[in-house]
Amino acid sequence: MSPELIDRLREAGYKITPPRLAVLEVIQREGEHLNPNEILAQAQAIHPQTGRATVYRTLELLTNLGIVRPIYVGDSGPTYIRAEGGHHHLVCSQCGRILDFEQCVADSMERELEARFGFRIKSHLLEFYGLCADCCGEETTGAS
Amino acid sequence: MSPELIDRLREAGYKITPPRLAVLEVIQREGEHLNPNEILAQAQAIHPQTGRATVYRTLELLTNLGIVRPIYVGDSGPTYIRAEGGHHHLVCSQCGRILDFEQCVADSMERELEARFGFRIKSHLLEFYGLCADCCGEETTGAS
DNA sequence: CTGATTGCAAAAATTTTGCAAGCCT
DNA sequence: AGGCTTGCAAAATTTTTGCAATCAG
Repeated sequence: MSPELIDRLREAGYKITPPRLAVLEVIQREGEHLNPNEILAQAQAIHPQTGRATVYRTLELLTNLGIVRPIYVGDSGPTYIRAEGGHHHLVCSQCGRILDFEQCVADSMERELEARFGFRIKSHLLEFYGLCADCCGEETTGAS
Repeated sequence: MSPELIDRLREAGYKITPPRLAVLEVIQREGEHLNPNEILAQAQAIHPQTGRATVYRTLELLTNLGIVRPIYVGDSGPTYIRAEGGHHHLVCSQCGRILDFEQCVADSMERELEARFGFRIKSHLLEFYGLCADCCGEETTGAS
């Protein structure tokens, strides 16, 4: 577990507890975007007695500290991702496929926005919606 | 009410009903981002007997048609916005202020992604997180 | 007409809260 | 020791579903 993150918690005045470490750990390895339920399950694999309420409380705490961020993509409620850095998705509205891409063309945009609005930008979420290569041929046809 | 949207509904095989028109109307004038509850309230101002379930069903339908999109910003559950075109926000993680900006530097990024992934991009959502001008001086101090 | 659509109320799912017990520091 | 944290279970919210009645086409 990244001692850096632990320090951020500690320096913000929070106690380092097993449930918090478990949630942090889960988000940290985050292969996909996890919803609170999945985070609970995985946290319990690390620290079995972790309760659901604690997961919610910890996610809120980590969100306020800017360590994680909830995002909605497609349906299915909120999922959590690391907040730091940027997140970029291509979402296919047809098949729901999600591609993550890394390249950060966003940097120049960030600088411009900072100058224009006096914001100090820390991270961003860029989502592009459309049809993926596979779905380009078969447009949505309508009524279900 | 934009006849263009009505046509999209009709052409997709859906019936044009008062509750659907009401929801469409509400989203259309959308001054802010509305959550399902607010949409229900405003839709009822137009068509009083509109039921909550219908609002949810209509929002799902409009989402599938690519007419609206749910987004999460800050906390407080999903809110709905027009899907077409792009949406750009600057979100202050300190005070929660949300600035919408129009400028679309995203176009070139879109073209590059289309070429790279074979996606046909239809819209996007760009969110930048940081501290707004007012909050820049007073960093988060920690434990609540 | 006819089947899609609706509103209602109940059911399900998701989050939040109250509180005594427990743990971090 | 002291108070932040926790887990639990109950409460509050939010969303989904079942179904008969209604409405658009």
